[in-house]
Amino acid sequence: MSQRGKSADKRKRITAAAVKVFAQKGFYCARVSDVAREAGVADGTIYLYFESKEDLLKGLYEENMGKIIQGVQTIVARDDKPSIRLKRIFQAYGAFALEQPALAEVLTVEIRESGKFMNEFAAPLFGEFLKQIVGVVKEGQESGEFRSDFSARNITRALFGAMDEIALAWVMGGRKFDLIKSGREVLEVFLAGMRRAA
Amino acid sequence: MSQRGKSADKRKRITAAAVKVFAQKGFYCARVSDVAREAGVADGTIYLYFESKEDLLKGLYEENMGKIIQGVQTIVARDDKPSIRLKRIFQAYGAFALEQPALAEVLTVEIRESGKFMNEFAAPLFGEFLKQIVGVVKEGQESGEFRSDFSARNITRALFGAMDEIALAWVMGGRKFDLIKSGREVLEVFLAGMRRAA
Amino acid sequence: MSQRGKSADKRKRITAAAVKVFAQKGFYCARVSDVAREAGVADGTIYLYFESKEDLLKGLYEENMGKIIQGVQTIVARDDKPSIRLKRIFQAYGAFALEQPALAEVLTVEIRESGKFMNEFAAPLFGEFLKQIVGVVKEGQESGEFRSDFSARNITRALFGAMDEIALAWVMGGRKFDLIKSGREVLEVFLAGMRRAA
Amino acid sequence: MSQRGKSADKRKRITAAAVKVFAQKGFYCARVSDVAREAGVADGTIYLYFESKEDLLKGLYEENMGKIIQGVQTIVARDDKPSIRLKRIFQAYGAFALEQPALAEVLTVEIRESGKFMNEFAAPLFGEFLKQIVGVVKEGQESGEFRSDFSARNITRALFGAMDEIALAWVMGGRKFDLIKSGREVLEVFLAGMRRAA
DNA sequence: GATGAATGAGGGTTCATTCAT
DNA sequence: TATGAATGAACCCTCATTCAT
Repeated sequence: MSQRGKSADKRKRITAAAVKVFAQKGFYCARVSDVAREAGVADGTIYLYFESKEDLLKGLYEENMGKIIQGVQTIVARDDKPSIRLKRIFQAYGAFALEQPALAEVLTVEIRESGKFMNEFAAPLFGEFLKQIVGVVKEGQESGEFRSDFSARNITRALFGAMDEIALAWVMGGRKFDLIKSGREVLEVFLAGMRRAA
Repeated sequence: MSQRGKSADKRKRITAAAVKVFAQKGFYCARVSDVAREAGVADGTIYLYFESKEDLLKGLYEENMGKIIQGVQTIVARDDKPSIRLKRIFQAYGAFALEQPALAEVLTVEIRESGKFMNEFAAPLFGEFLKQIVGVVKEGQESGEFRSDFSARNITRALFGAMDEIALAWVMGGRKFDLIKSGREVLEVFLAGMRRAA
Repeated sequence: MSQRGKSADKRKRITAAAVKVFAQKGFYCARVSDVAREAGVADGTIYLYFESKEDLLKGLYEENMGKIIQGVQTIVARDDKPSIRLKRIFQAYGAFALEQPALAEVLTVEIRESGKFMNEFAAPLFGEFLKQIVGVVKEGQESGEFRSDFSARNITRALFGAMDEIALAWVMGGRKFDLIKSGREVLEVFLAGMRRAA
Repeated sequence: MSQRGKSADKRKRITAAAVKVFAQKGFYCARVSDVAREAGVADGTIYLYFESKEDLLKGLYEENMGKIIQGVQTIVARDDKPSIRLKRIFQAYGAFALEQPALAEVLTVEIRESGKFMNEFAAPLFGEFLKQIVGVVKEGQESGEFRSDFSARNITRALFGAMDEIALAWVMGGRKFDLIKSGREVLEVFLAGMRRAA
């Protein structure tokens, strides 16, 4: 969108390379020169677009979480039933993990990894992401689709944790099972548990 | 008494210190000398008990996961209803996180963090841990307490992810909410979702 | 008018900027891009006028020392008494430091600073500068105004060092005292010491 | 005296090496690894004794200026005539430059060189050094040995500048003339100029 | 000529690991 | 066993210089 750097294309190439390398080696084991080589630029070029290695991680997090949150917002804004909207949200999440597993990994594992110096930074965006989903759950409680005797925030966080764990297992385990199907199954259990007893 | 020389004590002190320091700064940002200072030993002493910094993490993981798995096994071996046993397992997990948050953090976050070189090592133990729980879920499916139309392994992993996320939120967020209560709530939703429709 | 293209102007702007920046940050801490920004040109432009950062320092040294030497020559060529000519020379030196303290600083401190690779270059010009003054002192010895029992070169160098130190103290100390007056005082002591006993 | 480091000997070896290397190449052109090689230690060892390259320069400055100031104080405290004490002070200064030209060079040129970030540090010690000498000159004015119509501080600074320039010329010019004799000559001119007219 | 994005060699610094005591 | 001073490979980052536009 708004380019502070020099070439929009090059910035993209660098973040893409960083995603790949960070996913492969982990943030701390990845060398800046690895990212540079992967991006096909000189080491120094990275510093024309990012202030530091850390800033590179921040940058790619912001960039991508921003998009994800936008996607969620679009789904949230529909007037489907809450349960349908939750399905769509996590379907989209699954599709995203399926298409860009490296990015998904960096966004979940690597961000946590560097948690000690990154959390205060990542937290707000993640909070925003969660807030969107919490809203849907609350609507479900208000409309009577879901039980009202649980904390929407607590259960939403648990739901996210459950889905994230599945995605992680899929990535780490060599992508051997059907991620979409597994995700759907988990969500169904959740929804069944959340539904108001008849 | 059951001490084979003072070495055993020192090894314990080192792993305890490592837990504290790794939880505080993260594995990569923690320096071996930090651990040494915290343990009250010289840097070099650590290398009398562990081969490397990585080995130190492995050691503390093994040591503690071993205990946790034993605890789980004890619960699993009872002849309570599967749902009761799941409750007990995660109650124990919550109590553990409550008592030793630093250790809980290292065991979940930091292990993942160093995933790139650690996973092939941590996976077996974690697999064993999960397997125990999966067994209980399967028993529940066989006994008819739980529905049979989901993958026990998949749902168990999701359940673990959900509980872990709650614990993480609790640790990272400054331990501001009632972890036990939140955990119970999550488990209830899960169990409700897993139960065979009447 | 006397401009051979706009290049001459740009070269001046660059050396002027370099003087300012080098005086502020020192030659080694100053970045070429600092000079470029100060001059209002692109980094690369500097390399159209100078071969290297070092060459930039040489250029500004030559340019300015040339002028200074010319000024000294004019004074030296008069037929005032040697002591009067010395007064005029150092008066001019003081006036110069007063008007262009940054330049004065660069010409004395920064040149020395980069001494290791610059001295063999700066030495000839400085030698020429000194030679002019030594000539005046020698005339004074020959004419009987000054004692003959000291090395003109040695004392001249000392005189220069004394004046330079005063100028340096003035620049570094925040220009808090009357440079002209202090310089005059120092020269008077020198002249008194150099004069033939009655 | 008070060793914060590990081995007093090694610290000395490092500062001695730094003096040699800084004098040879200049502070900015000298690499830390040059100093390490010269000292016969590993690069990292230097950082056991000094916080940074800059701190190394500060350390050697402090260490040596401290000694010099002590030497001056000893001379100042005698009850010789002020002119005699000045002679002794600068004789000692000359002897010092003669014996340790590299150190003398670093203490004068290199400190100035790195002026931009070092001056506020070096100034106090240099000020103390100067203050001692100014005291002697003032005594001379009070006792009537010197004229009272000049600023003691101004003239002292000039005297120092004169002597320093001579020492510098000697070092930079390849130590070709008799430094002691030249210094004595300069001081004589100064003293003659400072003396009360009969 | 002028630009400024790109380059990449170079260097200060860190820190896991070793080993003489 | 325990120590902690010493090591030196590794890495992030800077910045003088280049060159395609």
